[in-house]
Amino acid sequence: MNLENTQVQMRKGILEYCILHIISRGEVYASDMLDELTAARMIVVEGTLYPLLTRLKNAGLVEYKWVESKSGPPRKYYTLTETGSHFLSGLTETWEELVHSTNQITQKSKTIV
Amino acid sequence: MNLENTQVQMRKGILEYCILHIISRGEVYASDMLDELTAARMIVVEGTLYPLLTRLKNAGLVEYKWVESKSGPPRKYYTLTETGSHFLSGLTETWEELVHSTNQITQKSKTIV
DNA sequence: AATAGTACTTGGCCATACATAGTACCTTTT
DNA sequence: AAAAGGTACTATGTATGGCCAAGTACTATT
Repeated sequence: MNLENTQVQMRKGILEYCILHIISRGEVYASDMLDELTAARMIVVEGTLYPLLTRLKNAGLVEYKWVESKSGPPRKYYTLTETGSHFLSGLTETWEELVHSTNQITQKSKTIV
Repeated sequence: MNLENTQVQMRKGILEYCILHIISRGEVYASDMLDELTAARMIVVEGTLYPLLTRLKNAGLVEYKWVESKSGPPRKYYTLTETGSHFLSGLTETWEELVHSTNQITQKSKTIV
């Protein structure tokens, strides 16, 4: 039980939320997402992102279309489906409640200290 | 891939953070923690909490002493160790960074909408 | 002695994040 | 045209944590 491992655990589920958000803003492909996540200091690697996108696709939350590229192989450009949009709403609520609950617990500590 | 499952995933790691916080405020036993988590609307069941406490104990982050009870079997009252205190500091930083990163991504969405 | 309630334990299941290696396609270089 | 390098995506196996469900043990009540 080390810190690094717990950081990984904390990211679980939240990544899915962030990815859906990014896709909700318009067509993007994997590298775009990685850039944006990195810019927000949320570290993700390919081996995490691609399987996640596949899961989202299989669950019908996102869909993609192939777009040819001038500088390499074709890319999958993702967009949110209607189902994905609803799912994202649910996740937003979940996330906000989670943050609220956590703050309630941790800020209680601070007032005592 | 349903919402309930993702909610479970989101809780991962965060629970550990909350528990350590609660213990950091003074001696408590499992039922106290459950009460407090429930009050903050963070749903946890015994089967999650007890194994977590065992992990924390084995990792040397917490320790406990048995205290007899008038209304049932003896209880394990937990306290934070020095190691646990440092670990909690690290977790706090991790959590705050994670919230910050997530906000950065999700609020970007809102400004566009 | 039997029952009910409290506190803690254990074993098995599932989903996600990650490391790592591999495939496929395109452009550039020679 | 063949080789080299980069980009995009795929596949496999591992570890971990949360949860369910059943179970153990102790105490007080009836």
